[in-house]
Amino acid sequence: MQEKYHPQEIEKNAQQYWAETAAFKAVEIPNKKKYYCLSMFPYPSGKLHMGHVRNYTIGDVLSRYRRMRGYNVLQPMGWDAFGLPAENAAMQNNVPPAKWTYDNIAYMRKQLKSLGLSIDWDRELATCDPNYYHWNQWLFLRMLEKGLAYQTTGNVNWDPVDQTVLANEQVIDGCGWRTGAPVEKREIQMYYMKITAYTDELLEALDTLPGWPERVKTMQANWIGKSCGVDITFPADPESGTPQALKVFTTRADTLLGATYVAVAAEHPIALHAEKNNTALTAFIQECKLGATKEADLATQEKKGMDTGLFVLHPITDEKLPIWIANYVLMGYGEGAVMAVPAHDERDFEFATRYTLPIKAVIKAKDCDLETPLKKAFVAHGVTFDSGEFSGLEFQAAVDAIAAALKQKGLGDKRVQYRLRDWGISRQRYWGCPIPLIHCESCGVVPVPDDQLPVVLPEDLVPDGSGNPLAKTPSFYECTCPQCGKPARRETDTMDTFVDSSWYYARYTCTDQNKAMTDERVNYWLPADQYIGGIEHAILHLLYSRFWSKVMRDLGLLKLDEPFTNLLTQGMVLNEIFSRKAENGRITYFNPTDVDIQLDEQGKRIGAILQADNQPVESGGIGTMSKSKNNGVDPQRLVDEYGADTARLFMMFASPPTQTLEWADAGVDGAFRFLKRLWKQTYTHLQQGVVTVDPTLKTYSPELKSLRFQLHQTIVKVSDDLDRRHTFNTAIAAVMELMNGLAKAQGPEPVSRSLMQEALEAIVLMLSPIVPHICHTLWQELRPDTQLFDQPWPQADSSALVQDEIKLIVQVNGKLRSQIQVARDAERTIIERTALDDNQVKKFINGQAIKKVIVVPGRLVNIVI
RNA sequence: GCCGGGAUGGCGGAAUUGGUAGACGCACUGGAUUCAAAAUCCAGCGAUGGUGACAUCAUGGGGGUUCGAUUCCCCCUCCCGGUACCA
Repeated sequence: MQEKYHPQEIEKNAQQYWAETAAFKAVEIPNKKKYYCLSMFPYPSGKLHMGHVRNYTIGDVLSRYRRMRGYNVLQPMGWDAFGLPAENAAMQNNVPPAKWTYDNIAYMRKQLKSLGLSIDWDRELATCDPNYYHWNQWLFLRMLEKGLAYQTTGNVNWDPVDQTVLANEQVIDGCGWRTGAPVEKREIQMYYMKITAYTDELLEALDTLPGWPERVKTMQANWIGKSCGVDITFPADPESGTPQALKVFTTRADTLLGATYVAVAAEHPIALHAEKNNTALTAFIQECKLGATKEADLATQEKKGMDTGLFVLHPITDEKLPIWIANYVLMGYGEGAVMAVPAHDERDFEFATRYTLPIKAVIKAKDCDLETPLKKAFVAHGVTFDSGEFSGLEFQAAVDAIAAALKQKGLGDKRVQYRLRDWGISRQRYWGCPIPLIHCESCGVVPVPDDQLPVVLPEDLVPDGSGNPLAKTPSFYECTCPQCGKPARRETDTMDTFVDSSWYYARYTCTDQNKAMTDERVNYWLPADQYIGGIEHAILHLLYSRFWSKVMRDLGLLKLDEPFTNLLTQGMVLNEIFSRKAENGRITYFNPTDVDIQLDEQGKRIGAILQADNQPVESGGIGTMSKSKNNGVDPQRLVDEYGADTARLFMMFASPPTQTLEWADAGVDGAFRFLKRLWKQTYTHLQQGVVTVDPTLKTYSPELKSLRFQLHQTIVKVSDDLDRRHTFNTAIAAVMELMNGLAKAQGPEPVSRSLMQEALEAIVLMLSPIVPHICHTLWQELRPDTQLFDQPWPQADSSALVQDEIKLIVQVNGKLRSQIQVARDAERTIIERTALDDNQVKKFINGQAIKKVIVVPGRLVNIVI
């Protein structure tokens, strides 16, 4: 054995051993308990970043741990290879997205391999491979047949200068990111997937997922947004020329008698009617159509409105209520119209105050009156008043009574409303999966026949920022109609990349299957036992995946209800963001490693400058490591300098996996130092020869006995941390503590040598999921002619965990004052007497009367005086 | 705006079911070793007061429940993620 730890050499050898023995090849073995450990596949952005290292190390720790526990483990890897960044890079470098993507995949694959992950690389897939997206297209056509996919219009961001559709990310402060031109909303034809057909199941099945974090389930439930309320029809006021009755949905029917106006979206039919002969309204509606489509922008924009001059009648009182157009009412949610109750809704209150509309209070707290005039909306549930026959009712009673009255008049009924909308999948972009449809002048929209799938995306185009290059490439779009044979035009929109990532976990089970989307192997491996990925995917990706797996189930492709049994959402790895804004509004981001921070005399930050030109850059706060913000940290330097084991250990030790982590590499030295100490401890021990652990030895000194107690306690703790808690940082800390205690077992006598061997073997086994290379190598030295790969997880010896005496802490009035030593099974009275006899305790009691003595078994005594 | 999460020494974090606040590590300081440095080893290391034993304060801020609160409840501040075309 070498005296020094040389990570590069041992990591190369260990990886070579795993490759030669095909150690991680996953094979379906019926009747063996399986463990499918799935990590969210990366977007091939160029280089790995620290978030990837975190994600894939977590997956690898769990995979290796389960393997030692006797499971048949599958850990696959692939590439989420379609997407916008490839087109941006293509424009910047004049390289086709395909080449950029495949080059990135090659580089990142090499990086991943250098981390020593226990991946079955034979199952690698990339979503830009026609063999993969073939089945996107195939399933889309099945969904079209079943009515689960359909066409309708939708809003997109339109850049009027580049004449192109922009992604939300490409809209900055309402302007196009390349042109700086104010973005317009534009309505276009799009394809949708009917996720709302599964609303109830998607919501209710959350309760069948105990292995998912509560926060993710809460977010999904809120996103689906089930609300019980009442549809209310406000009849048209014929005198004012209102063309039709107005339907609204509200969850606060109890406030109906407080409604003082109604508001409609700019796109609402009544708005379009009112706009005729009213140029001011037309201008306002036009203004509402500007701006981005992002919900955050819409919700924070200044609330503006305009009176239409039209009226509806209040369904209970017949009072005339004015109809306003308001920019905060969304056509896409509910009916595109709301009833406004300024007294009991914050948004309505703000709007009514601004436009001096009446505010009528009808709800008050049960036991006290409202202070009027209201300074702000009273939004809590309460009791109705000033509501005629509906006065004096609590929330539910009021809703029920008003709904019943409306129903009798034919002006309303109870209804359940969801926030969830259908999933628009059309993208006017090149680098994505082509939507397999053909537009024929005679036959209309015609699906591409199955035997002509896949519709292959040409890989040699370079986008130029204006429109979709596919639409300018006749060799792609020119085709013949499969029905009538006449010349036709191929659909040039591609699919949302979330489609690609909605089923890749199923394809891993059968990547070599070219005749079908999946085969019987999918039901051996799925559902994935553990899914690991960033919290940023808590809603969209995970909801779309759940939806797709249910569609696949209903088509007979899968036998499962939910695709991911357990979910671990890792916290994001954040880093600083530095940027400069050019005059045309375009923002350039600079990597933090290229930026120097300027400090004042007190060490406070005063600015940041770019090393390249010594000019200042703006600090954009901290945020997730991403290609678009150029704030990723390449882990390669770490791996090259210290080795993969140090990088893995450091990442796992830095914080618990679910926690957000601000990047800082302080501490890497500590991780490296620990591995060096582990190596040296083993080396020193083995200098006196290999020992076999002798379980019959019972002659442990008190010191060795306590060390052996610590050893087996550590096995219990580390097992629990890896298995149940997934807190790898505390597992590592416990092993470090054990290592620190190991000095006690230093000695030449057989009992010390045996205990040292026992401890080192256990330590190497316990650390092997986290730092597999060094453990692989140390094991060969500790147990020549055996392989760590074949070893089971260490078992704690229960006899070592028995203690005769235990330590209790003693508090006086809740403050720690002393400690006592008592027998393990001491009775309460004895514990109390021992505590009260303690000199330190006596000093604090100081003759005062004892009110109460609290004894928490195994923990503490609290004396209240 | 809305939904979800977070805030503990100089730093990353620990305290698992309401029971010793600061485990483990980094940084720093002192010492040993060295011609010297690196590496390594030993010791110290929340704040304030005290020679010291020790005492008091302290888990983003304010209030509450409890014998006891980092942990539970209410209010507030700031930060992060998502917000349907970034992935």
